[in-house]
Amino acid sequence: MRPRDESKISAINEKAIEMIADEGLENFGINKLARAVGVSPATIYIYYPDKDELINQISISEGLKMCSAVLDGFDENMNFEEGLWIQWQNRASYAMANQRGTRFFDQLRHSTYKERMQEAIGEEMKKKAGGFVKNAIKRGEINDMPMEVYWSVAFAPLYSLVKFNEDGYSLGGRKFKLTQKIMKETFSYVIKALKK
Amino acid sequence: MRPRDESKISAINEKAIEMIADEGLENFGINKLARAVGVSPATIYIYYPDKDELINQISISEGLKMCSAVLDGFDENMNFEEGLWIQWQNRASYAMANQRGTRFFDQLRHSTYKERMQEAIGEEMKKKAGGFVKNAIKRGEINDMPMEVYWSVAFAPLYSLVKFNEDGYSLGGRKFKLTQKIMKETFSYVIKALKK
DNA sequence: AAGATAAGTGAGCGAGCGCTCATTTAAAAA
DNA sequence: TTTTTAAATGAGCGCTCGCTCACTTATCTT
Repeated sequence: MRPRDESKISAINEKAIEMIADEGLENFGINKLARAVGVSPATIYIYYPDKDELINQISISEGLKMCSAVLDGFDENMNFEEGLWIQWQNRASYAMANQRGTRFFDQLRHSTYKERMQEAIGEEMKKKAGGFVKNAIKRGEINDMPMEVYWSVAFAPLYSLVKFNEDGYSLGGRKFKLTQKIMKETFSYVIKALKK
Repeated sequence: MRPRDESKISAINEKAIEMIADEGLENFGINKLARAVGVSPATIYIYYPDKDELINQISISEGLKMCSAVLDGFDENMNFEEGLWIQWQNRASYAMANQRGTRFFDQLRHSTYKERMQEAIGEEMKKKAGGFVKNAIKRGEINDMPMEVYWSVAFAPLYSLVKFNEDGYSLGGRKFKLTQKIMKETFSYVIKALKK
């Protein structure tokens, strides 16, 4: 029998990410995607049962990719400040090196497709980063607090900076650029907030 | 001449917000909207030149509504902790009282429609809340820092909590509910981060 | 009451949507 | 080499999309 053309599959996946990141979820379509990749619409349906599942599956795999990038070189037994800083650096590096993936991810995080992706990522993150926080609490480095409070204080500022950087949005006059210096500055505030 | 039926206009606007909030931007359409409101598609085009402008205008007005709600009872000469806390409370109250508006807002913040809305809101916020931060810096209550860093530390955690609350998402086992107690707890971390 | 004007309509245009099917193509198994 | 199998195709289905237009309706001015 004829084997799957794996390069075709990844071409479909990558083009889908590109189109959603660049033109928005609301302008994404299967026929358009097929034309852009250079395959028949029917070919896409060999690999995905329908449009929703295509988006779900791609979002999950892209989410897990980002997840593992964020946790690279990270160990849940690290001391708090060091471990959190590694996650910050990883997240920022990923955002810089993979702007398209970040924009894609951001489109889905607030769409009707978020549930499946959050499930997959949440599970992964809970396993690997959850223990880290519990260790820090046990060691008395930070207060005991709900996970949602922890996440909101420890990571929401970073994600906000990354988004400012993506958008090139300016609250001040000039265009914002997320430098290492600014990241360290913001990180120091977050550490001040969390450390006892 | 026949006058505009203002109740019809607001019915269109409210239904559009409802549909986008509930079904997502990618499932929103003019024919669908017209059917749901009980008017002709053509009627909608009396008030809006096209679909994009409808979304833009509604998003701007909804954004400004939220803006003024957040700044209610707020004065830029307040001391830092008090002024920030009022904005936090206002934002949370708005989110609780107007969940649909918040979900609508969240759909657009990361879509291709974000620019126009951010322009309008950014302008409004810069005027009224920008002076507040500069005062706090001048008084020596907080460090001088880029506006993006300030926003990311001062507000991103709150918006993150609001989103956890909206989604009913659970990082811990049970469903998350944004209580006054949790908000105060998180606020105390943010204040600890920012105050000298 | 008549005329003027803009609000409001319903049918439907062309285009593009998600998706399917009869068919062809390519590579593994025989 | 022939057979078998699934990958891959392209035309096109039924439908909905954003949007328009010839027309009717309601309310104002005269």
